[in-house]
Amino acid sequence: MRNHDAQSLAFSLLAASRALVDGVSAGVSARGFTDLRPAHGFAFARLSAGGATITELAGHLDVTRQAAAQLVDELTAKGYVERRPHPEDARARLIVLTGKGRACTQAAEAAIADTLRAWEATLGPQRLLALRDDLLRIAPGGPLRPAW
Amino acid sequence: MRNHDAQSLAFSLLAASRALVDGVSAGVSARGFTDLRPAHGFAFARLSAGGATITELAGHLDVTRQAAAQLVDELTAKGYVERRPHPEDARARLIVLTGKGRACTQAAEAAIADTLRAWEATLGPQRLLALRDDLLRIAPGGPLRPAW
DNA sequence: CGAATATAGGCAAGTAGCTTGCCTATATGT
DNA sequence: ACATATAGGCAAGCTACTTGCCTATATTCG
Repeated sequence: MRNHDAQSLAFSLLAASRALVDGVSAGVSARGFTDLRPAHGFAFARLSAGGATITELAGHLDVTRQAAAQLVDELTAKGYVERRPHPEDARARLIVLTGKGRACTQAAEAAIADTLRAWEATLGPQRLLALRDDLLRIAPGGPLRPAW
Repeated sequence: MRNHDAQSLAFSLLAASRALVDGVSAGVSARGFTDLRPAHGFAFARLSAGGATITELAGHLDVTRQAAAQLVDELTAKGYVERRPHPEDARARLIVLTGKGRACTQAAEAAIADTLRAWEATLGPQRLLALRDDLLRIAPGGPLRPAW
């Protein structure tokens, strides 16, 4: 792969990523959840898989436990999550989505679908699936954190 | 495209983007430029195309002029850029890369090439070029700013 | 021309999201 | 039982940004 091709691949990957984040953010906002930032989505993604402790969330987001705790404080105040006693460890608290949190997660999924529908219209379904397969091979399921 | 496919495409795109940024950041650091953060790369990308004013840079990075000016202050102090009088506008200053700044830009290009070589080994050259083409069609050359 | 307005960019203060350092409570291992 | 590790909270500090305001130069219009 020539140098110029590498540059344009790198740039277009970052641009596509940005376009996705912007599109999803706009879609979530348009569905009435206007008090959330993109970073919150990564927390929701982890919590929607059955809840997590502060420490697990911090590891997932690659931030300190303090930062994760502050984020949970904020989401709690806004009604998206709640802290429950952990069923197996009296030190820990299990953070779970509230009904509002689950509704927001669904809105985010719909926003993703909307954004990708536009891409499907451009590329066609086959190439879009091929794109997904290639990306999965490149970056196999790493934790889903902000990039920089 | 089914819902689950859309989710996994979105996740893998973000993961790949993160992997790229991490890889380039590590490569630039390994080449001796340890005092830079990923965000600086976006400024370099704009400046390497012949210099820019503070206002242009701020627009490119999607931050306020103050933030751009602070970034330029930092890069100036570290020897990567310098402020010159603007040849056509006595109000403005033209920010240009120094020799060190150009060397760093080359290091970044090499780091991109390194990272993508690993991907090429996984996907093969043809699919990697196809990936680039598809990404270019999805996100045609938008400005290159941090995503969130 | 000259006056009004717009633009480039700097100074200072404020803010948001993060980190580090330290603390208590509970769990785990010897 | 005791020593050590882990979950998480409190407080302070840091960094990259923002907002508000200022001067100098450009541009537009009477």
